[in-house]
Amino acid sequence: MKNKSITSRDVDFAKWYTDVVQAAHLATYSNVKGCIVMEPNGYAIWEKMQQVLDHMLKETGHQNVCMPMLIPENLLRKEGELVKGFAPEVAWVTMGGNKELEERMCIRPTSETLFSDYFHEVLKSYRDLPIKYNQWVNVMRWEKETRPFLRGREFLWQEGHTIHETKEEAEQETRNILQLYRKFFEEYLAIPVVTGRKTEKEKFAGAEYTLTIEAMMYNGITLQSGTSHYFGQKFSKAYDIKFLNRENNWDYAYQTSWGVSTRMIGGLIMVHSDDNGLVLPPKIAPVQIAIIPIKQTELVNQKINEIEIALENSTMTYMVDCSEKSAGFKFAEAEVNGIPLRIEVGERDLQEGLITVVRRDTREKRQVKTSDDLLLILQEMLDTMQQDLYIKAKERRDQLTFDAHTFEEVKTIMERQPGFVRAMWCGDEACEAKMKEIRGTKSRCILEDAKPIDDVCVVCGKKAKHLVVWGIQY
RNA sequence: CGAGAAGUAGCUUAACUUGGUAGAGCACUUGGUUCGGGACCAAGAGGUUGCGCGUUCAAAUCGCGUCUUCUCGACCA
Repeated sequence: MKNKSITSRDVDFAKWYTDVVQAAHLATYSNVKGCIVMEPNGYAIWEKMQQVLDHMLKETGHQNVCMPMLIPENLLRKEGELVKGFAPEVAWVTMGGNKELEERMCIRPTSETLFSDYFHEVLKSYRDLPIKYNQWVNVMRWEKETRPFLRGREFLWQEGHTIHETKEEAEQETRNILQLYRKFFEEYLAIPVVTGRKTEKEKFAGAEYTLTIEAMMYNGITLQSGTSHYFGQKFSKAYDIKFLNRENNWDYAYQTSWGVSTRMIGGLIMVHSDDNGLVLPPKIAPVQIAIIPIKQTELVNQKINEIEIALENSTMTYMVDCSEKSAGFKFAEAEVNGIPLRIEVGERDLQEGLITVVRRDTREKRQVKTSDDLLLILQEMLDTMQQDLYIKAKERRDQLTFDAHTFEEVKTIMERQPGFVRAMWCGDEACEAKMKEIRGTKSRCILEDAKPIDDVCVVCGKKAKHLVVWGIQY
């Protein structure tokens, strides 16, 4: 039994994706071009992500702040590379009334400039360092092509901005955050990621280097899912962020920034979900258990009441669907919304002292004795499902990861079925550009600690410098 | 931003070729019967046909413009 309103994933992946977004009531198109309305089911996932990540960030010494949404033009223009990188996507604000009195401003596409200006104001001494701030805000980038969650003109994210006394400490922060993101993806979102360094061409405008986590979607397309940038002293020199060091000399601070966005929701969908709708890893699902009465008799209601009381004293989240819909409708509804477990409570089972628990991902039904420890069983099932989703995603990822030794090989692989292609690269931008001819293949990241698989560049045949993961991106 | 396609009730759509009262299914409301995989019967409500201009006695239908969405490119941490 397949969901009627969802195009099959194997027939048309793009259509399937938007069908799932809408059928699960995550978001709907708004009348503001390129902007979506995040509906309760979608926003709840974001809140859950925020809750977990925010905790992880605070545990590692970060504090939340909030910067203005508007950036004056002169402030934005101080760091040249950043401006060049973002110029085409920046939205400018026009003021009503007497325009001559107003300074031209843009809506933040990212907040390095604001944080830098602030750091310039407050930083005096090495004793003030490190400063590790984060903000949960919306940003605006005037994208030409948009897709719900994956690329929008306005989106929500967290952006961390830190300054440090030494190069080593700032670089350590850049790496630590990358590991924090990796942990969040693997342990909570159940999404395996490849981590590494961006090439010069693909790095953040204005960064010394960019570290990235790259996730593979079910169809083999890559989603850049989070980045952590090391700025060195580039911004601190442009914005004059300096302090008196331990030797009583002026020094420029070493800076980082990093972020993940609502794009993660898109990734979550495209890695785990299926033709019946959304599949959510239990640890990130806003509601973990749906309790469904087959028919609301006295006996059924009484049992549900008992279960509710038990669940109230656990950490599991649940909902009871006591709408007037038929049982089958409620099953389908719980599935399309991606609720990890469903408890079916009906007369027939209860007569035999049973209730039925169903897993969303496998749709496997399990009969549980009412005398058994239900909470323990539910928690076990949630844990198993969490693990299974990760294993399944990893198997899919590994299956679509290939080593290539020649340009022709890369071409054959990408034209047959996109995925991650590991291939050597000489470091020359011309070779990187040449790869784009194959269905827009781009470097995803340089694998810094990996063993080389060959001596020569897959494109030009000259001596290779790096092992690079290549892919087609969203 | 370029090429193509499409906009009719919340959704999917019919009528458009050949201009003449906009019709259905799903969803919704009410009442009743149901309930172990998207129930059934009956009644009801819901439309300035995306928007603007033009042609015409008359426009959902023809023409022009515009906006939005989708697909493919280009662009894009």
